[in-house]
Amino acid sequence: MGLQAEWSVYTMSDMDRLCFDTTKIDKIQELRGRGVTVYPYTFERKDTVEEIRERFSAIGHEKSEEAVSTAGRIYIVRQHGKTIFADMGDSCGRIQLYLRKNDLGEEQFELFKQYVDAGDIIGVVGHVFRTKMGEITIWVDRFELLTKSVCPLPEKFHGLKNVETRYRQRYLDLIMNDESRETFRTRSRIIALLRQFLFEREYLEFETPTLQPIYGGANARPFTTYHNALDQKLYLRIAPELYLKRLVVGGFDKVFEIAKNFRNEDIDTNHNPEFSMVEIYEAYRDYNDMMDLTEEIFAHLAEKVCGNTTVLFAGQDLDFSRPWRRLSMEEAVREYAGIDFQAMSLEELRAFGLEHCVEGCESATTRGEYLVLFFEHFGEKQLIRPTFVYDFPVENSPLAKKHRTKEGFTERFELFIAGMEMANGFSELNDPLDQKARLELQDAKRRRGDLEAQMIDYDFINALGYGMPPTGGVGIGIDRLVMLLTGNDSIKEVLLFPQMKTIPGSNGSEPEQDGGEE
RNA sequence: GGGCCUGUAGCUUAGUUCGGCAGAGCGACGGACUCUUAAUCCGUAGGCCAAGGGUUCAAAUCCCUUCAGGCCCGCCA
Repeated sequence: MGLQAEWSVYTMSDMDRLCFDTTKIDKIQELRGRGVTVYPYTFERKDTVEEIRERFSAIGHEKSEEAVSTAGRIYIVRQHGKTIFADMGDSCGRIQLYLRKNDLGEEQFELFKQYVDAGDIIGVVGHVFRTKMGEITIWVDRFELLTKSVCPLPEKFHGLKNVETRYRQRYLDLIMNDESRETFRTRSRIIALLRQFLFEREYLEFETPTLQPIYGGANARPFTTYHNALDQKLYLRIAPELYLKRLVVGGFDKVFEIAKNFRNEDIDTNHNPEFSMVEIYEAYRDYNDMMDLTEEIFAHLAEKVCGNTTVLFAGQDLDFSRPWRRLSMEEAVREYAGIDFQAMSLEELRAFGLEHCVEGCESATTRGEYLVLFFEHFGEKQLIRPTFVYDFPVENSPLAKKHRTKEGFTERFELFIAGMEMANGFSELNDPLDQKARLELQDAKRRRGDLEAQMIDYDFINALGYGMPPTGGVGIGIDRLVMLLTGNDSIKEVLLFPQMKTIPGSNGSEPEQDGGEE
């Protein structure tokens, strides 16, 4: 047993790792023999498929006066002797090509017939017309092979369905599946709209460190790495929070960052080890203001992206129109667990939790811990339409400011939609002494083996020591937001390259253990 | 970590219940065809059924182990 035996099973030759089709490689040799440049450098594309479709939407059966020049990938070729029809597509759509031996001449026509296959990328110059069957078509005057594909394309009708292949070879998914391409186009648009929304309101966008000597801003296990020259351990950030607050201390009073965060935890339908989040901080605001801002952002994006404030997700209509339901965590527990939390003693809470098999109750010791456990057990999954839950116990909110009136609570909220946590925000804790005490508690938990507890960042505490104005902050999970707005119920469907286990032998040799040495 | 499900040709899949020579469509290759569009028609090649082991006269099919993936739960922002 052992590694040796396991790896030897997976030894692969090049052709096992590659999907190259030998007949296509032969074609390349033959093309070169005929003096054809198989991988040329440019093509003067003057029109996209979309532009052509728009411009010639009213075209008749006569060829257009105006010539077009466009390029794209061949998806299907239909040969008819001295005529060929082909479907060509670019990033926005497909269009039919019509090639005739009479027009192209013997040599060009035979070149296409013999050597241009589905998957290849070509450029065409021609005129537009409508076929007898009513299809807008480019009548090709000349074409140019721009890239020869050597891997076979999946089937033209069913396309690529295999989920694992779609994730592992996303490029192929994007080539074959319009819905997938549409999802990622929308993702790009959502992020652009989000930036625009914040820029218009004069927030400044910054980039803070991804490699951090001390991780913080969330409770999660980090990825650990090492800097050789500095000879020290570094962590991939689990959140940008502590750095963004330093910027608020420094005087930037409206800031945001669209951050990739990294958390070394399990992968499932709505968790990926690296994920995107927008964090926003604004001085002189509190958590009520941040709930308002969150609502505005979601409603704005839903309307821009989906055309209205109702979106269909996992078979349910989600209404994003404002105002959203807001209930305190105690109210949520009253509603979903059916108990009056305030009226119950610690013993009664414990008994209730054990009776209902609420996870974590065995080790819970404070009222706040029970409250959170009950909320998560009874409430969280029930919150389908957008709902803010606010006022969290101080125990599990080490960076949130103590509640202005409720003893033992913080001014913190989370947003739930479709049972998913979508956003998390607070009136930021800006009392340096309180912050120090809270992080010391976290550190003690961490030393006792709580792998998700936070580290003490003394420089951050010092920053607060110089004075951070009253500040509201919120973080919004971008991937989950994209899930909602594109109707995908798995995070992998909205991540271009979701984390997958490497298939042994598929990646060539691995670097040395301590790679990176010059 | 626990449960359920899936893996058959380049792609989409039938066959697994109840063991009996692994089937199809598309694609590829060769041929016919000047308005087709999942083109059509004729012909050819291609898979040892995720990997390994076991039961059996006989295994894609039953059993075990492993690998990868999906869904759910646990854990976790």
